[in-house]
Amino acid sequence: MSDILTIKRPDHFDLDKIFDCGQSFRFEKNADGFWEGVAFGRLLRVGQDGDKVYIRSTSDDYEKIWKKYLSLDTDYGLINEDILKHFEGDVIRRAMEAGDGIRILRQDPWETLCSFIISQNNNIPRIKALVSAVSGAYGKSFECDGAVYYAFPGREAILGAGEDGLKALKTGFRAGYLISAAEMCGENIDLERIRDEYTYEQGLEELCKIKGVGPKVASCTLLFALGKTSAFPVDVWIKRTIDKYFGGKLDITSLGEYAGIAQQYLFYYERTLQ
DNA sequence: AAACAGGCCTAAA
DNA sequence: TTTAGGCCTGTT
Repeated sequence: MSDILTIKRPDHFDLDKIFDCGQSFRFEKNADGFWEGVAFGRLLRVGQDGDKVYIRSTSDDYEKIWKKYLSLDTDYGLINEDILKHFEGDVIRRAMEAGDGIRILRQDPWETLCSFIISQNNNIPRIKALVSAVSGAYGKSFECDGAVYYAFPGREAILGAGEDGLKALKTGFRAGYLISAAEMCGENIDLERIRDEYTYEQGLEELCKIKGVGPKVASCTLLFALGKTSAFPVDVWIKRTIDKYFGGKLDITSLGEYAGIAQQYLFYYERTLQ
């Protein structure tokens, strides 16, 4: 029912890195080399080969959703130039080389907020399993090519599940945080408004009002869903990176408009050294 | 078996 | 204002 669109692969675009850098928890690579996952209540299958990118989608959905989702409307060459202006030393250059091809997805704000709440004190396989379990239990199902898929549940569905329903899926202490997020986002926090009208700093302050959301989870939501490319999430890996290469301190306010993309390069670089 | 996993909350200095 | 424990669960 859907066509395969072929587009020219731009410079600095690598699906393996995009889906393997930890920003998204719902994509897996199929045996045919295509990455498959659910976003915005639809199935996306996307692959690349040489200078081509293949997207299994209607051209309407591509223009409306996936082009922006995959940040195919963004020039990463310019972003990289800007990042280089804001860093001392050659670490950033090496990280940029290692992480070349990473792009920040423009994900759904609510799903991203919940995913990073779930990420607390969990490793990536478990985060993926939990996000998938929550979707399977409380998300809307849809069918595509004979298989059933589940969208991530909206805030009403999370409220409907309740803390106990979420705990039954082994989300543990995060269950209460998800409920808290659902309550706040239904009342005094408007994620779309943060995206459209707030600065990064204002958005950070706002999201941290949610019980169970601190600077890390808030920054990830701001960066991966709300378009705030200056957000610089500091997790344990980035802490190590700062200790190792920047003498234990890095002034994140001095890193420019694309600090968050630099963060992704550094994060990917440090993780792939393992 | 104890520590850790892409944090955050709370209580106590 | 900063620091130490505790937290659900699972894996190593």
